[in-house]
Amino acid sequence: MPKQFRMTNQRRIILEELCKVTTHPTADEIYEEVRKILPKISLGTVYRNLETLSEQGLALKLDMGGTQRHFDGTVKNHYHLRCHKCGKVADIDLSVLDEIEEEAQKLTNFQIDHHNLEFVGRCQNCQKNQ
Amino acid sequence: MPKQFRMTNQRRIILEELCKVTTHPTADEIYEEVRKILPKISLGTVYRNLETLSEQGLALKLDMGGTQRHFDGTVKNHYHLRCHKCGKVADIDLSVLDEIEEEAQKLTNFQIDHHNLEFVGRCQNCQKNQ
DNA sequence: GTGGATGCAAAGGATTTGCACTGGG
DNA sequence: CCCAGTGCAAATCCTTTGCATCCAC
Repeated sequence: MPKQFRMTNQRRIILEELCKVTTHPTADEIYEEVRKILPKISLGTVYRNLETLSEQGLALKLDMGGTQRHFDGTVKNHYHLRCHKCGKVADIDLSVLDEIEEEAQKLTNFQIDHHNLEFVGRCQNCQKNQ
Repeated sequence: MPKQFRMTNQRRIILEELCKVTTHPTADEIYEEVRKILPKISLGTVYRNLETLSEQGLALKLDMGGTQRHFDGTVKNHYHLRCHKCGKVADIDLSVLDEIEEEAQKLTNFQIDHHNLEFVGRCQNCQKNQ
């Protein structure tokens, strides 16, 4: 049988925090936020829940530049901007290229599930500071 | 003055290995390869050189899914396929979308430098094995 | 009640760094 | 010569895991 899924207090609050923001936080940033509500929560629990939530399709794990992984409460495919300097990740409202996935599928024997597109550059703040 | 760049034996061989393959190796894989030629090289040196080479524009640091970073000796922009199951990364010969970068630039105050597009799915081998 | 979830702490894996020594320019 | 680069090992950072306890169902 498939493992049963329980909506615990911790899990619910993590998901709420993730959906509330548009900043694609890291596990650590989520931990800091959730800690304001549940001061005794552990970082391990945050990691475990982010893992579970993304398995359930309730969140997205983003593997982008930099050393830390980011998470996203918006599940529909969309593209990202990343600042090369400070690591900040933002959404960009560009229409999703469904055609390109079909085009790519013709060129490969991989079974393509989805695609990721990110633009890398400098955010406004990092442009100012040199 | 900008820091001076020296082409040491270690650095040259790392770059040669990187350009020789099309497999987007991890630092550790490069280390294993280079060790056949320079048995005394250290993993730290490999990391430092990959960093330096990508700063110099002689290699690309790829931040993709999975825990390990991949490196690429092909500097010209191109797109990647990644197997969600085994982590293997391959090139895909799809023409580069220069237009989309301009389009994205209109929508943001980021200063866009470049973009990355990857297709995620299953490689032929992982399709077979379940 | 029972098995999934938690908190804590320790382990793990990838990458970075400090330091004395080496060697490229 | 001199300072960037090296080898080595220790440190650091992020993430995962083992285990006793807890609590959602």
